[in-house]
This record gives sequence, C-alpha cells and structure tokens, in this order.
Amino acid sequence: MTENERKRRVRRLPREVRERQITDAAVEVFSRHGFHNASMDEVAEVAGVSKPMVYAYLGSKEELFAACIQREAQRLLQAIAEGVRGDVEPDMQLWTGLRSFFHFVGQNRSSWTVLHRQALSVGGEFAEEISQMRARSIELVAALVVASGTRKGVGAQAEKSGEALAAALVGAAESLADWWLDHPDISDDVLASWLMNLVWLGFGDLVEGEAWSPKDLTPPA
Amino acid sequence: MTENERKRRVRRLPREVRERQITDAAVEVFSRHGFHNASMDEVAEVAGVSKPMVYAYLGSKEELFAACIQREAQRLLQAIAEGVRGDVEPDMQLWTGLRSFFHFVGQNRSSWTVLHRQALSVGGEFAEEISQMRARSIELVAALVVASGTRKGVGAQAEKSGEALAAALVGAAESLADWWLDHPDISDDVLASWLMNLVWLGFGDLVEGEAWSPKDLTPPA
DNA sequence: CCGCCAATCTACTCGCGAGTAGGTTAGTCT
DNA sequence: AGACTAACCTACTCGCGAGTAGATTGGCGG
Repeated sequence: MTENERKRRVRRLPREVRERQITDAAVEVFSRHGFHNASMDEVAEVAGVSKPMVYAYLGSKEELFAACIQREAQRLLQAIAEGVRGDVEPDMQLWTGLRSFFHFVGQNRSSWTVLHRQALSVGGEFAEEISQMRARSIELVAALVVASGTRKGVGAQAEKSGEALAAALVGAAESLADWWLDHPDISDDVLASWLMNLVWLGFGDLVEGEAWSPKDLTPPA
Repeated sequence: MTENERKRRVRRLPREVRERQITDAAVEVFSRHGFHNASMDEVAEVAGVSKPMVYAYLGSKEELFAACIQREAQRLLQAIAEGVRGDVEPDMQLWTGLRSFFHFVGQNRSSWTVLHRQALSVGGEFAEEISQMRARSIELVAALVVASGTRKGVGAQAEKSGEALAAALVGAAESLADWWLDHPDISDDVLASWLMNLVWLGFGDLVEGEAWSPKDLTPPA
C-alpha cells in the first residue's frame, strides 16, 4: 500500500506545483473539518506530501488558512465581476450577479464552505478579511439599490436602510447557497431566479401571480 | 485581589444556582472566543468557580456547549413563539415573528452569537441541532408563504421554491441581525420593518414608493 | 458542640497536534 | 561520472488545555 503509493506518486515536482496542490488540499480539509479540527497532518496527507513540506512552502497553520481564504475570496469575487453586466438596468445587474454567485458556489462547494462557514468563526485576521469582502459586496448591492431611485416609505434613514437591505440580500443569497447544499438537484439559474423574484417583487407580488424574468441580453453571456 | 474576591464571593451555593451561573458564563465565553478558542479555565473564572465544579455540574466541554446551545435555542424559539400572532393575516404573522426575533437578538447578543456563528462551525452534534432549529423556523415561514396562496411564475416546483424562499428569508433575517451588531443605533422595530418591506414588497415596489405597514392589532401585543 | 456530606479548591496527568532537526534521495549541470 | 542542490522524508520536541485525584472547608442535623 505505502509501497504502491510511493511508486505511483509523481515525485520531485517544482515548488509552484506543490504549493497549488497543498493549497487545494487545505481548502478541502478546512472545508470538511473547520480550521481548528483540521490537522496539518491531514492536509499533508491529502496533498500527498509530508508535513514539513507544508511548513516549508506555506508557513504556519494560520498562514496556510489565510492563503486559502485569500485565494478563494479572490476567485469568488472575480467570478462575479466577470459575470455581472455593468451596462444594463439595475435589475439585470442584480440578476447577472446572483447568477454568477450561485454558479461559482455550485462549482466550488469547498471554497464556499471555507469562506462562509469557517472563516468567520476563527476570528481575528480572517474574520476581518472576510468581513471586508462581504462589506464590498454589500456596498455594490447597496449602490444598485440606491441607484434604482429614492426609496420612500422607509423613513428618513434612506442611506442606512439601503445598506441594511443590501446586507439582508447578501445574507439571503448566502443562506440560499447553504440550503442548496442540501438540495443539489436544482440548477443555479433556477435558484438565482427564485431569489431574484423574492427581492425584486417580494412575497406580496408573488402571491398575486406576478413574476420577474430576465430580458434577453444582446449577446447572451 | 484574590483575597478580596475570595471574601466577597458568596460561597456554598446550591447546585441549581451554580449551574445557572456556569451556563451563563459559558454562553458569554463561547460567544467571545468560539468553541475551540474558549477554555474551560476561562469559563470557570468568569463563572467565579473552579474548573472541577464545571466538570462536576455540566460534564465535558462538549456537553457544556450543548447545554448552552439547547438553552439558548429554547429561549429564542420561545421568545418568537410568544411574540407571534397565530390568529392574523400571513403578513402580520410574519411581521410579529420578525419583530420578536430582532427584539430577542437585541436583548441577547451573546446568545445570538453562540447560536448563529459558533454552533455551525463546530460540526457534528451541534451543527445538527442548530440545523434542526433553523429547519423548524424555515418550515414555519414556508408554511406562511404557501398559505398565502399558490405562487405562479416560479414554475412547477412550487413546494420547493416555497422552502427555498423561506430559507432565503431566514438567512436575510440572520444576516441583518449580524449587520445590526455593527450598527446598534437602530431600533429592533425599524430593522424588522425594513426587512418586512423587502420581502413583502421587494425592491421593485420599494423604488416606486410603495410601503408595507402593520395594521393595528386589536389588543396591542 | 461534633461529625458528616456536599460544595469547593489546588495541583496534578496526559494526549493531541503544531512545529522542527537533521538525514536522504533524485534530478541537473559540467 | 561526480557533485551540488532542491525536493522530500522520518522521527522527534514541546506547550497547551481537557479532564481528574484527593485534600479541605463550611454549614446543617443531632
């Protein structure tokens, strides 16, 4: 067994490649057990290297975790940035953003788990970084909301309510992504359209049979 | 210092009281550091007893955490159950539920932090319990949504979409509660009404100046 | 006023996992 | 071929914190 693995395993790979492998393994392991319950030994095992390699290349456990967070956050934000259309109506911007988000989560469950569930609970540096990422998303969404026009009916605190609503929306998306993990037999597009209907029209319209649907984009993304 | 504390401290209290004190301390400590970073020594110190007492009364660290989760979950659910009106229109039910929820969170930040942020990240038993509590909430909300009428426009998966929308709503409320922790200068009622407007009317109506507002309940709860 | 037990403490053990010291190959360049 | 270095491993140390053994003290029934 150990013999076989040793023979099968490609050896003496360049540092660059090993770092990738190790980070991949770390995301996997952290997503499964969380930061604290994950052991460096397991990361090393999953990566197919021995523990000192992990330390040599990625540093301490915290540094490794930070590397995971940063890489995955980067990937998520970029995926959304690439998917969103800046040159269309606010509702379509929201729609494209949501779609990209759910698509990414669908393709990268581990990444999402690490970013959403684990990073916050570790506290300190990481929570900070994650909070900032969330804050940026919320800002963007808030801008969308505000750009849609002045909200009447929410009192004088229009700016704050915009931010709060954005926070609520982002949270709804996150929560829906979590719910999705238990109901994988639904496509990302369907999920996105449900949420889109909820936040754009609200239950009030939904129960009256209204529905929002995307206009065709000139070049289908 | 130690002398003073020793003299000031009320000693030889009945078990019942000590258990309460310890559990209170544990909620506090777990909410500050999370399950793993919290030490039993600190719990004991905050509770004003020594470590063996904690073990004698509440068992292992995991059992202690479980006790916290269960007690706080119970309190939260009961607070909501007491606040919600079962004999009114769906929108008013939702409104009263949201209000109770935010009110509880406002009065019990530590409880909320433990339940929301920490419990999920520990995994195993606890995540299970928390998930079940969330699931129950989601079910209730889903029932509300479905009771409001048949949703057209969301395709054939009406039942599933109801559950998903409920998950999204619960997530939105949770997220908004978190956001609130950073913006405490807002009342629970205002917060609840913002969310109510969002999910009931949606952005689409909000930007057009529509607003939802609660009808007066016959006896003001 | 005395013994008895529950309440409580001090002062340990012990395992687990982060982090490391130092040796061992395998490519590579001349 | 031979040596030089980067890749890589085995096999440790060591601190931290969960959990415990056993002594101690205060209050209550007799």
